[in-house]
Amino acid sequence: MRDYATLLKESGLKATFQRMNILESIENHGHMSIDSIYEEVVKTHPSLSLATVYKNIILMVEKGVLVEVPITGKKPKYELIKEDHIHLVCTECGEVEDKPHMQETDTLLHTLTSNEHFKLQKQQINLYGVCSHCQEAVAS
Amino acid sequence: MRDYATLLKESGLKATFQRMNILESIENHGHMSIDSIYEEVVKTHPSLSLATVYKNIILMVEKGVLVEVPITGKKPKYELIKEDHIHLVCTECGEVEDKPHMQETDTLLHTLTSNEHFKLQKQQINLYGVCSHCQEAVAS
DNA sequence: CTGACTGCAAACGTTTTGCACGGTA
DNA sequence: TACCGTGCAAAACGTTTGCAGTCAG
Repeated sequence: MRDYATLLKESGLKATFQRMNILESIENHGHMSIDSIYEEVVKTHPSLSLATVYKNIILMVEKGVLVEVPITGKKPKYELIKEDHIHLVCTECGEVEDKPHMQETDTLLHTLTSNEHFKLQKQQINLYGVCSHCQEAVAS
Repeated sequence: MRDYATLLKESGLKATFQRMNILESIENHGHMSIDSIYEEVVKTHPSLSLATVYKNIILMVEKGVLVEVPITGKKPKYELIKEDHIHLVCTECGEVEDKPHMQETDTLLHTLTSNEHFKLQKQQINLYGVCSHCQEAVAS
């Protein structure tokens, strides 16, 4: 568990319990939708308002603390900002797993975009399929 | 322009004017949101209902005629199904450009996922940045 | 102490639904 | 002709907003 209070203050945000709980919930689960963040945090903080979750997610994305992960046909999930990586999205259970980004791919993408005179800012690679866990579940 | 009527019938859908206009509009623009499809098609087909666009987009995605392209912080766009490719998404003008998918990247992604025992079904690579057109506009 | 933040409730825009009518095959 | 598809209007849903009260710094 990281020092969320410092992280927030460095981003110009007050370290409220709501925000720290939201960050902790996201870090524990890796990737979460707004609904599931609310459901999780409200358990330990029953007065929490869904509007507060919305406001804070938007704010923390703006401040660069969180990153939105759009997912085909579903509501977006949110994760803590970290190094570039690949998302393995399971179409069965909906779980998202991170994989380290490969140097070769990174180089290729930079080459491709510079050939296009495209000023690359952010890369987003989502691979959809069935995770090993769900494959086993189907086999049984 | 392709033969949309055949495409639709092969997918088990009736070839209505609404559907063919929607497909034509998407093919002409490459990538479109539901709103812009409606705005475009309603010009030549004033009785068109927005609900019809929604119903048909959902249906055609299910049938594999269209593909949803989720975009960070925006409403999704839709494109005709085609070979795997990369999306260059301009953060200034919102335009999405297709780039052919590179063989090397493709191989790397397959290797990566098979190492994970992840059954890869669909890949989605979105690169966000500023397109050459918008860079020129800023420079002036 | 003061501005930033929260929770509530209302407002808003988008998407979905049910149904009667119309068009395709 | 039969059934699928459309258009309309209403309903449902997710998200945003304004405001009064509260809290972190």
